[in-house]
Amino acid sequence: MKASVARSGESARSRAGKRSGTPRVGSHRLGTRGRPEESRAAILKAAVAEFAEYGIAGARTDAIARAAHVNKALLYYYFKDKDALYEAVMDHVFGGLRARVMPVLESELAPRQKMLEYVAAYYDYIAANPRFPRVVQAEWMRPGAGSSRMQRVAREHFRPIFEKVAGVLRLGIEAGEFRAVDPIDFLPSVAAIIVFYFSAAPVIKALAKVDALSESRIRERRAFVLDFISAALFR
Amino acid sequence: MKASVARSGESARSRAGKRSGTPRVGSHRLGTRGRPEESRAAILKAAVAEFAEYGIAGARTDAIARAAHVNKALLYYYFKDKDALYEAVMDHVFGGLRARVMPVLESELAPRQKMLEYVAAYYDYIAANPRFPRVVQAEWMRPGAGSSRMQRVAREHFRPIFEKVAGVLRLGIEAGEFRAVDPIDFLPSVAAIIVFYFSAAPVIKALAKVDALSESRIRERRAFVLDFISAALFR
DNA sequence: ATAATCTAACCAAACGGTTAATTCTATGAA
DNA sequence: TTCATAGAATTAACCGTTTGGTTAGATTAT
Repeated sequence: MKASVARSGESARSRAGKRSGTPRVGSHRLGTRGRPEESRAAILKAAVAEFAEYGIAGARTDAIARAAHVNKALLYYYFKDKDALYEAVMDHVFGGLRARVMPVLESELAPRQKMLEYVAAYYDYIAANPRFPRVVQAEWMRPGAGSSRMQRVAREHFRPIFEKVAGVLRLGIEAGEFRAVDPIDFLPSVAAIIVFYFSAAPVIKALAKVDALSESRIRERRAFVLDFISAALFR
Repeated sequence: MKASVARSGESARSRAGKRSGTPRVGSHRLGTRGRPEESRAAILKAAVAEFAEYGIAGARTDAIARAAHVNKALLYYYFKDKDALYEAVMDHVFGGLRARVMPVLESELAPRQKMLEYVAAYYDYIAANPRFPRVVQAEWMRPGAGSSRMQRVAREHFRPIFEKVAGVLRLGIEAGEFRAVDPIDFLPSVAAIIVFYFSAAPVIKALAKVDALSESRIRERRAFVLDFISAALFR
């Protein structure tokens, strides 16, 4: 038996489901002459799901194309290769985070309030896109994680956030409101607490018999995260 | 050009480095009639490194065999398939954690002290095996993460830890020493703070220009983790 | 002898990526 | 208005490699 690692029940389906050579006429046809923006977006969205589900090496370009209702060659028309597609996905994910979080960090709030709103915004963004942590962890898992591409992503998206939060920390500590913490320890810890829960959701589901992603659980978790970090940081 | 995603500089090396068909005569030859325990262990060790580096789908059985100085077919002699090998790796990793942490949790310490030592033991285990978080996150990334195999791992290795820590929490809270936290929130948060740092080390290295895995940094991080969790949990 | 351990050589399937052609739309000259 | 046409968008059919996995046999300790 082959394919123990491959996704299950896929082998026989490959050719099935496409009755003829003519393009599928779904309710919402893309493909031939359907606005190109839409095709690109559909590919990106499908790629997010596929990378989140199977990781970067496990993701199948065929599957992405199929999910986007698009011919595989179109992937390579819009994106240089699988790797470039993944990079676009990363930019999508981190760009979204940055857009959500920077306004808060650039606001005129007092350190304490600003930190709380930063954490809340971060959490809400992830909670609204629970697949993203898995996509990102796929990057961590990439061979040679210190690659130039990854440094670019770090610089472009993380740096600004990192520096702003470090600034807030400094202010809060100087004002005696925060306990003294090193940004290089604090920032990844906040990210960890927020992100880890979602990527580990299946395990949590297996451990306790709770649905870790239910609406109520996500709301509870939000309160916990804010409370936990507050207690850890504020004097 | 192919192989953009494949590890770099591997293509041409595949056949090179093996001068003839005769088994390599390293300083520490395994292979033909070298104690079987050693072969198994070598395979497992190589598998840990390979899975940690490339993830579960990205790991190559050829590479594992090569790194273990063993013929690829031997992998399949000792382990049913790639998947079973990965499962063995998981058991190795989690079994080690459990062995390290359970004695602490079964000791007679007071809640506060016991919790501190639990966190410290957890941290030390990971710090001593910084590859493990990546191996484990490969599991998170596995298709159908709620699979039966993963439930087995969760039940066998996490459950006991989970329940013991939950007990410590209850005692501490009842005694008024701990702030009231839900185990289902607290436990993954602790794991997150400990584990995330190591798996994100390359990114951290790219962000700040610090070596996230230097000895001094790991020591500092240890103090931070204990302090951070103490502040967040203890009244 | 014989059973456990180990190997070289091999294979079919899966996969990332390419090619050559086809369809559609916008543009502008007649 | 019409019509030719350039070029963007899209596709079916391929292709060469890589990869997990197998096989049939060799080697060695007992």
